[in-house]
Order: sequence, then C-alpha cells, then structure tokens
Amino acid sequence: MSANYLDGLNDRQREAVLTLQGPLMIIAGAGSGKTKVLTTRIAHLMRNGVDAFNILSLTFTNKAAKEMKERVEKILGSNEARNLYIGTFHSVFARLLRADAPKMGYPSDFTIYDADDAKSVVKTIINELNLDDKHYKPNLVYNRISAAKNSLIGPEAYQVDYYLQQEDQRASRPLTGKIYDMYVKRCYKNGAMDFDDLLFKMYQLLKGFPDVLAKYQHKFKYIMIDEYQDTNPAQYEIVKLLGAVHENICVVGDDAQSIYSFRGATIQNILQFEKDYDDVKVVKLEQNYRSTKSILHVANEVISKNKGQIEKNLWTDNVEGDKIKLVRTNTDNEEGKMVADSIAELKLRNHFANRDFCILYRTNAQSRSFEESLRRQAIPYRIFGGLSFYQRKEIKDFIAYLRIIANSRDEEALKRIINYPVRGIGKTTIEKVSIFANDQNITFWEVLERANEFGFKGGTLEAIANFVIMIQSFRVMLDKHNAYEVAVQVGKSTGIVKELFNDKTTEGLARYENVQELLNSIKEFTETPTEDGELLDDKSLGIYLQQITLLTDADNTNDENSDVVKLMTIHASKGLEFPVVFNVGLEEGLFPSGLSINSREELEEERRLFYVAVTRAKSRLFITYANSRYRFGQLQQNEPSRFLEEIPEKYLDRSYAGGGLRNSASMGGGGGASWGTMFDKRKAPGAPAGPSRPAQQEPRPRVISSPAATNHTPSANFTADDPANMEVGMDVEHQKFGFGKITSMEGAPNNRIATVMFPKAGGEKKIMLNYAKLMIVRQ
DNA sequence: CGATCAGTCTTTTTT
DNA sequence: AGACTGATCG
Repeated sequence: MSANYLDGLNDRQREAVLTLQGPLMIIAGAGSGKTKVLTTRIAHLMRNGVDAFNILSLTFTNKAAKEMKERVEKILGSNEARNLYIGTFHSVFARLLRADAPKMGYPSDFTIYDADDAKSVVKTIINELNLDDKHYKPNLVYNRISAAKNSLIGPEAYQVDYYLQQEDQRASRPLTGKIYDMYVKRCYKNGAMDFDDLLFKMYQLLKGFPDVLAKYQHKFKYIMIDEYQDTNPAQYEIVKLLGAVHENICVVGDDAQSIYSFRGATIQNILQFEKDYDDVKVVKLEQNYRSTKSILHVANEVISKNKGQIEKNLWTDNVEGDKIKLVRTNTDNEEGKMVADSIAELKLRNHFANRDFCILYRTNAQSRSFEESLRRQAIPYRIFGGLSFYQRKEIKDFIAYLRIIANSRDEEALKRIINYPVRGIGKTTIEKVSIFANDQNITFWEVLERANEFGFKGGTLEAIANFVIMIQSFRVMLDKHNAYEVAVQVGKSTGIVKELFNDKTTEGLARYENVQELLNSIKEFTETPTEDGELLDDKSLGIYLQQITLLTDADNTNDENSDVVKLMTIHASKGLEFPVVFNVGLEEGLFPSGLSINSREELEEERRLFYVAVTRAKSRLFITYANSRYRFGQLQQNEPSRFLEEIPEKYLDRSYAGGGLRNSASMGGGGGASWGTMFDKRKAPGAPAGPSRPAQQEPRPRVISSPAATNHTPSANFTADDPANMEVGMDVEHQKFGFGKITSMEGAPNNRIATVMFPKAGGEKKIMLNYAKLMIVRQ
C-alpha cells in the first residue's frame, strides 16, 4: 500500500516518476539510474489505477524489456506486469501486425526476413534484371532501400523523388528505385516482411485503417520510449500517431549517447521533442551513480567537444578513483597481450572475477588478437554480438525447414533447403523453377507441387515429388502436434541430425550440439504460455519463428552466472556497465572510423561513441592503441586517435606498462630489434611449447576455427619487421619470395617502397613495405 | 551434379 | 586475413 518504492529516489528521479500526465522528456545522463526511473514510473502508474494493458513501453533491446518487466513485478509484488506491452519497437509491432496483417494482404504468421534474407532477395532481383552485381552491390542497394523505409518513403515515392534519383544517378545506379519496387513486391509475394517493414507496415496500417488507429490510440493510454535519441523517422511518426489522443508520452534518452544514425536514427527526434507537443515537461537526471570522478571527468571533457547538445552537467558523489590508464603498444598482437596480462594481474592482485572485465572495440574484426591472448592466458571469455545463435548456418538451415512448413510462400527458406541435404535438385532445376514461378506469377512452391505440368522428368521429377511429399507431411503433422514434435520429425526425416551426428570433427560436434540446443529452445517455447495467455497450438510455429528472428546475441545469452570476460563492440555495450573496461584500438582511421571523418555530424557521432565507451566503466578504465595493426591483410601504421588529444593530461596515467609480467610496450621509435613479445608468439612448430592449447574449460566460445593458426613460414622464427627500420643493403626474408637483398628505397617515409633482389624468386621486385611482410635477416 | 581449388573482393556500427 | 565466386575435374 505505501509507496515506499519512491524512497530510494533522488529529487529529480522522483519528479520524473511522479509526473504521470502529459508529455514528459527525461534526459538521463549515463549511469543516472534511468532504468530505475522507468520501472518505478510504470509501477507508480499501475499503483495509481492504470491497467497494465494500457501501458506501452518501447525499449531498445529485448533484454532491456525483460529486465524492466521483472523489476516492475518486483516493485509491485504481483505478476500484473506480464500484461504490459513492453518490448522493442520491432517485436511489439510484429505482435500487433500479426493481428491485422491480413488487412494488408499478408498472412498473420508472415515470415520475418532478417538482413541476410533481405539481401538475398535483393541479389536475386538484381540478377533477374540482368544487372551486374558488382556495380549494383546487393549490400549497398539494400542499405538504400532500408534507409528509404526508415524514412517512410515507399517505392513509388522513391522513384519520383528528385533528390534520391539524382543520388542514384551520381552513383550510376539509376535502377535502384526499380529494384526497390520489385523487392517490395517479391517480399509481399513471399508473405514476408523485413525488419524495416515491421515499422513501415505498422505505419501504413495505422494510416490506412482509422479503426485500427483508434483502437490502439484508445488502448495505449500511456506510452514510454527508452533510448529516444536512437529512434528513426518511422518510429517517430508511429509514436506520434499512437499518442495523439492522450498525449501521455514519456521519452527517455540522452542526446550524448546517440550512436545509431547509420540505422536511420536521427538525433533531431530528441532535440526537438519540446517543440512537438505543448507543455512538455523536461526532467534532467544528472547525478551519476556508476563511475568514479576520474572516469566522469574524462567523459565530460570528451563530450564537451561536440556542438549543439542539450545542456547538462553530469556529476557524481563517488570516489575520485584511479587515473585513466593510457597504454600504447607496437602492434595489435601486443595490444591483445597487454590486455590479457593486465586482466590476469588484476584478478590476482585485486581479486576481480572474469565477469568484471569488458573489452570494447569499434569493429568486430578487432576481437581476434584479444581472443588469442586470452586463450593463451587460459582466461575464459565470450564474444557478444556478431552472429547470433540463430544466424549460424546449421541453425538457419534447420529453421528454413520450419519456415517453409509454416509459410509455403517463403521462397528464401525454400531455396535454402531444397537441396540440403543433397537430394538431386540442382542449380539448373532451381533456375527453371524460378523462371516458371516468375512467368506464371505463382509461388516457387506451387511450381514444385505441379512439377509434372512444367515438364520436369525422370530423376529430377522424382526428387521434387519426394521433397514436396515430405514437406506436406510435416504440415499435416502440425495439425495434431506442436512445434517441437514437428521439429524433431524434421530432424529425423531429412537426415540432418544423423548427418551432423556422424560428423566427428570439432566443428561437426559443435554443429550437432547447436541443433540440439535449437530443439531444446523450441521445446521450451512450446511449453511456456505466452504473456497474454494466447493459445499456442497451431499458430505456435509461426510465432516462434517471428520471435527468434528478432533476437540478438546479447539478448538470449546473457546469463549473469557465467564468469567470463566479455568482448563486444561499443554499440553492443550500450546500457551495460562493468567494473573494469578496456577501450581498445584508439587510432585514427579505426576510431574514429576512416569512413566517418568527412563531416562534422559523423565525427561527432564517433565522439559520442567514445563517450559511451568511457561511461561503461565503473571503477577502472584502460585506453589502448597500437602503432601498427593488420587490417584486411595489410600492415597499417596508425596515428593515435584525435580523441586522445581531447583528454587533459592530468587525468591520464601513461606509465602503466601492462600486466607487470613483462614490459610489452617498449616505446617504438629508433633502435632496431626490440619487441619483447617477438619470440613467444611463434614457438616453432616443433618446439616443446608450454600450454600450446589451453583453455579447455572455456565456456564454449562460438564455433571458431583454428586455435593456433600457425603460418607455414619459411623460417620458423619469421617475423615482419617494422618498415621504418629497413635500409638499403639489408638482407631480408619475404614469406613467399624467400631471401633477398634491398637494392634501393623510395617513397614517402610513411609509405616506403623497397626494391629487393630475390635470387630464387625471379630477381628484383618492388615491395611496398607497409603491405608486404619482410623480416630483417642481417643489417 | 557436386566437390575442390585458385583467384577476387572486401574495408563500421545492428533491430 | 578471410569470405565469396567462378572454373575445373571426378
């Protein structure tokens, strides 16, 4: 009865929680207790008589939604919270669309295409138009389509939009609009929506069907939106429509943490919220409960370099804490080693657990050197992001069967498994089916069903017929059996499970286990009733498929009890916090990304990203960068990131050498051979080697290949030397060309080109030192 | 038809 | 360096 859940709030937080009516904007600085405010506010609404069914709460990740629901339940001490409409934009809209999709000609259990499926459709269309897919890159075209949808521009509008047409002309891809048009029609024919459709179609539904709009306007009397700074125009318009009647809209966000513009998000949504409604109340949460003063100082300094922010002053009562440790290494591998050594040492000296550490990088590709070094130290780790469980090949293959069972129009799924496992339906046949389907304007599946009418004969016809019968038998089964039982049957009938079981390689074993895990997850799903008690029987398969498509890696694998070091991109770390954070790869071209330094807007977004990275840390923060690293197979020399210059020297500790076990960062510069790590990396293949393959107890990292990818090098101790040290007259070794002598040298200091005489490899060759790997044999 | 191999191309972040 | 594609051979 008593509202003692209000007791733990500070004044600002309480004000936000108590403001229930009218438009409200909460500017929530990093670590300011945003989730607490959101959940308490929902609880407070419910305590004040608002029915959970009338509250819509949109979050950025599924995990955040789940967490909020649990916390509301805890505050209220009841399970009423299960009736809240809470989830990501995409998952909530998918659920709403299920009810009304037929109004727009889609099946209610429409398939949701993930980015891979969507790109595949785009590619098919590009090929059908006989366009060169090297000019019309499916990726680029798809991104363009995606951006259009997120701005609510349909194919018709796209093709008459002067500005967009100009852009496509300039990129010499004038037919992009045409592809867009065909893409939309093809998805429709396939009974499928892509990620962006979940927003676009939702908008069209509300716009095109006033009764539906009225229904939801009435239903959602209170709307809350988290991470508002990362919403796009489509989301903005939908929210505006839904909230138009009651105007009880509460948005929460932090303009300083807007990092998703590449996905169509626009920071303008939050900057202009005050102008969108009359009498907007603004509450700023400025007290940070997460980080030390040192960390917060750095964060504030960094973000102050951006222009046009909502004014705020983030402060904390926490201790001063250690200075930020700034560490420079020679190479990316040394960076990895330094981080792993430091983790080992901190565990030893300060009794940190593995789970207290997080390594944050700008791009997924950077994980490699950390994986290697952590393995060498036998420190268990887990990579978040990248492929989600459901995007692994073996899982996607299996799921493709379920998809085609649930929706016979799903051409992408069909093409994926029509010949997996091999059953004699090859490329030529698929091509033919495709052409018939397009000509007759029927689905791929229908052509298969009526294969004899289209002139297929002999073995091919038989193979098709058997396939069709098998899929039909699964569909029949679905009437009396749940999704799990059908899935098990699929595994049996197709022979997939058996095939994987018989593959005794490490990868094969992992794949087999993954499929078993998939079956378990289906079982769990079929045995758990939905939130609003929806009956699951016949529809369950379609709903299951829709849900898993919207899951990300970070959503489902976040078991707090596993004690592992976490690795992820900064984007993926949004909303999380860790006692010790390593922010790595602070180099020009990498962070800020070389693709984002050409406009003020892009650069500022990179800076916000850095701000996000810094504010993830609770007590200790390391920032690292390397003089050189391999990128796309080439050795690159990098300048330190410009962001580092923006941090006042007084907040930095540059003396940290890394782990204390060995000084891995012998300050580059002059002197020839240095590099403490030069030798331990490549224990010659035959050498007795210590823990050559540690970490058996690893928490099953994703299926990664080759633990110790040893290059088959001419010399056992081959090491690429720093180009800066090379001079005319030196004897050198090249991985491919063998031994040679440098006869002359040219080019700019940072891009030197050596002419090398290789007696055994056809004489003189010009070698770009930044790219090729040369080792100095004799100076 | 399908598996293997060499040659080509990429080059940010993700619901 | 790694993924992907196209060509070649069984």
